[in-house]
Amino acid sequence: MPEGPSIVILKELVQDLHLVGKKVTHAEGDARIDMDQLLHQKLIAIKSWGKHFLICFKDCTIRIHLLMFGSYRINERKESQVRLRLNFNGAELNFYTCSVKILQGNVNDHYDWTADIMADDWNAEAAIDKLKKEKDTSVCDALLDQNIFSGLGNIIKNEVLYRAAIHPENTIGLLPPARLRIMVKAAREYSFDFLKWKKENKLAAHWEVYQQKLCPKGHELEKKYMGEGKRRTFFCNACQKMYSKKGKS
DNA sequence: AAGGATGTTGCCTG
DNA sequence: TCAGGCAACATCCT
Repeated sequence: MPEGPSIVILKELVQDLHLVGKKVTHAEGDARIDMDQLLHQKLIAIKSWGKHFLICFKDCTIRIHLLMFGSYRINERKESQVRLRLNFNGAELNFYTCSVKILQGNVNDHYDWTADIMADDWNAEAAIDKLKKEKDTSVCDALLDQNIFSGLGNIIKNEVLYRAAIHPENTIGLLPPARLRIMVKAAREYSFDFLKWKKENKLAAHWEVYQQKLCPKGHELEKKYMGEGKRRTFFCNACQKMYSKKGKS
C-alpha cells in the first residue's frame, strides 16, 4: 500500500469527512498507546509527512505508519484485530497491522515539511544540498532516504532512475550536477504521476521498469537486489547511464 | 499455489 | 559494545 502518494490518498479521504473541530468519542485497539489520552481530544488537523499519516490534536498527534502490510477502513470494519479504532461523532476510522505512535506537543516540532516529496513546502534545493553531503551513498539508498525524499518508496525509486537515465549502481558523487538535479526533479514529478495513476487504478499499467521484462525501448531489463535494504531494482543497462569519476561514459 | 513484496523496527548473534 | 542480519507484521499478486 504505502508510498507517499498512497498516504496522500488516505489523507484526502479522511479530510473529506470534515472531522476538524470534532472530538474523539471512542478509542480502542491493540496499539500500545494510552487510549485514554485520546478520548475527548478535539481534532485540529489531518496531515501527512511522507509515509506517515498524522491525526493532530492540540497537545499530541497520532502517527500511523502502514509499513508493508498495513491497511485501513473508513466507516467500515474488517474481520481482523483492529490496531487502532477512532470514533468521532458519526465517523469511524480503523487501522490494521500498522505502527501507531503518539507524538507529544506540536506536530510542527517533529517534522521538516520541506523534505516531504508530496508537500506544497517541498524544497528541491534542500534535497540537493543534503545529497551533496552523501557522495558515497548509492543512488538507490539516497532516493529511499526518508530524511531527503520523505515518502519515496521502492517503486518510485525504480521508475525515477529509469526516467532520469541513471544506472542504479552509481553513487551520488559520480553524478554530474545537472544529472543530480534531473533526478531530484524526476522524484517529485513521478510521485505526482504515481498519485494520479493510483487514483485511476492504473498504476501498474504505467510501470516502465518495475516488475517488467523489457524497457519501453525493448531492451532486456536486469533485476538485482540492491542497496542497504537489498531492495528489488529493475534497470536497463542500455538506457541508464553509469558515470565514472574521470567523466568517461 | 508457493513465494515474495510498495517498509521499518527491534531483537538476536557474533 | 556495536554492527549486521533477519524475523515480524497480514494480504494480495504473480
